[in-house]
Amino acid sequence: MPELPEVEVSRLGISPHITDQKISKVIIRNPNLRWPVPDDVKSAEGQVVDSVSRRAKYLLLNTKVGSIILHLGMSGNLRVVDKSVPLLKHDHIDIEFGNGAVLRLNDARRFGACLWQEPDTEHELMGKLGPEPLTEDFTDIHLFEKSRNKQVAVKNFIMDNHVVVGVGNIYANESLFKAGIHPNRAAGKISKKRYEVLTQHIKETLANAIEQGGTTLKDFIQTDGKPGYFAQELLVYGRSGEACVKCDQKLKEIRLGQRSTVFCGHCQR
DNA sequence: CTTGTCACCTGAGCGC
DNA sequence: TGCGCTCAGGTGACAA
Repeated sequence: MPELPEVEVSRLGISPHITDQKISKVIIRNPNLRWPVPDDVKSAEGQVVDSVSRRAKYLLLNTKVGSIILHLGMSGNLRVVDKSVPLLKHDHIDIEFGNGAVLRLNDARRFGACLWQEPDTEHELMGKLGPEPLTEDFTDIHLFEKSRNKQVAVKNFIMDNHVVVGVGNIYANESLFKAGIHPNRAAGKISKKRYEVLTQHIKETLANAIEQGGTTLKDFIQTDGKPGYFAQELLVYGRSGEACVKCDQKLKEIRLGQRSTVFCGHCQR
């Protein structure tokens, strides 16, 4: 799945196929996603998709009467296919369009979501989210001020959606390595100068991954079926025990917040 | 309030 | 081949 770059790449992938298209039918084959898929989603039938937007890792298909919210969880992916294309295992939701195209949500683990949002409102899930990392709202000052007096490990801090959205496990590992910051360092004890470097690396790492078309991992498939090519550029994630690209020492692995954390004990302090 | 842990669910990979 | 175990990109809901 999807960290923010994969979600954004999915948005870019599906948007040209479904923008300005009329939704003819919403088929919910399995409503048992993270939350039960509400029947309200069918309100979108007969409506035109005006735009496809993204907030954090949520995708929104916006229509005049409301928005379909999609989240890919850990294992979700979206494909745009002709409705005649045979279903695969775990194809839970189809959003059919007048031109015969279907936006098909597949999600083996069902940690994803499909919800409905009334127009001119904000879904409660999105009410308390931090800034988007790729906008000017996300700054070193924000990280610095928000982290004061926090004992939490900096890696968990930057993965907290209330602090900044869209920094998942892979890119948290990568950004901290590039910034030379030890992932277990207390967030409140990091200087403004170091947050400046970290902020820049988070932005660059995410932006670069989007450019590369998203990381290729197990079940992420771009909407055109081609995998992304960013995985080969990962410097620490998935490289535990291998040599650090900077100093050649063995990369270490620990667990923080139950997530695998890979870092260089020499380069990251 | 903060911080840490659990839960949700399927599938892949590994050791035996 | 099969079984049991661990791990996997997220994140809301708790408990302490």
